[in-house]
Amino acid sequence: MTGRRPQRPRDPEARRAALAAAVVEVVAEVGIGRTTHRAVAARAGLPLGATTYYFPTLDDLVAAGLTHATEALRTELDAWSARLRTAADPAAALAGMVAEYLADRRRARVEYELYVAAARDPALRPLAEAWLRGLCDVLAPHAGEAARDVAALVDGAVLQSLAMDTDLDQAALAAAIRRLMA
Amino acid sequence: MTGRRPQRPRDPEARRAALAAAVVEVVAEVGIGRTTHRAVAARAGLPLGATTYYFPTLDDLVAAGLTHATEALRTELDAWSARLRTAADPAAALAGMVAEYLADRRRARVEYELYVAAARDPALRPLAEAWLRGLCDVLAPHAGEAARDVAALVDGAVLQSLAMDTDLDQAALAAAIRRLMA
DNA sequence: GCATGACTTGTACATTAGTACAAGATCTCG
DNA sequence: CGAGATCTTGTACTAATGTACAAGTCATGC
Repeated sequence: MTGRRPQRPRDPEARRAALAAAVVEVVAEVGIGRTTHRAVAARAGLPLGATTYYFPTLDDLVAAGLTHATEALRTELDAWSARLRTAADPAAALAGMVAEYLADRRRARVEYELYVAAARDPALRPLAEAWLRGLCDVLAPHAGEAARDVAALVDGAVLQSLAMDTDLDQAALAAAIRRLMA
Repeated sequence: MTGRRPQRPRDPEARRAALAAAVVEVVAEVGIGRTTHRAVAARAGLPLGATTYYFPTLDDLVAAGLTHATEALRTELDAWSARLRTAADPAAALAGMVAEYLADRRRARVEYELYVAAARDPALRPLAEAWLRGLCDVLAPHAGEAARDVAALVDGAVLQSLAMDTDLDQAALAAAIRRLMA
């Protein structure tokens, strides 16, 4: 019947990217620990062999996905930085952006998967550090010494909101940020 | 050769507890997603069949372990509560206890595994809520309205410390807590 | 004593997993 | 054009996994 699928045009970079993006989706759905070659391949619409061709091992594949997610966040952080520069009320602006970030819960979960995985696997630590350092850098101009505290507060608030599946209390978060920055 | 292992004395409750405790160990090591019947059984020093005899499915087994961990934390929270009542400087006392809690990183990881898993699986949400509510209840007498903010700060600080594998900056945390409680 | 049920232990089985690889197809470059 | 590298696709193989279950052992109530 339907024989072998005709070959698609070659595009190695696109495949790498598609696989990395698929990893993010799968991780958001089932977590890092249950992410498999096959689930990623299916999500990317690619044959199983593509995963191992581009990434020698499953850990490499997952790491590529997490790197992809962290890079996306990096550009989002730049946007935060720009918006904070012109904000009349930085605390409120930050709380608002956190709420926006949290609106896509699937995506947000991935970053916390990464945090927890980094606690166990040193290889993932640089990725987690990149995100945290990026956040602190964004906060530093407005929070000064308190940047790390604000970062912890934000991470904790997001994590709790994700875990309980409750909406973020934006006003309360803004107020708390303000107190830390004072 | 060595035939069948002689039967050990019966003690269903002890087995349930041993399995739950073993789950906590395994989760701390490999994460919830990579926790298996066999790893738990090996850790508990029990045959594979014991896991499915006492817990119909793997999810039940893992849930029992997480419940076990959460209950242990519950009693630790009571101790926190008592110590806070007589503390001259509640913020410093709290930061100290958080640092102590974080000293056993293996154990601490499990709670954050739970958080992240609860974000995906509603069945685990009550467990995560129990921990968060317990923490807030402990904080409420000293932090009042700010209890939730302090809880978020603490959770964020612990998570970041776990992820980066860095020591908790106890003094900075105490100062931040103080600012939130003011 | 002995039958019934609860518990223990080992093993079996189907499924899914990671990874390797063969066979084409397409590209590059002389 | 043609050889060799690169890429695509499907399949194969072994190990590990969740779960079921048979067989044996112990307790408990008649």
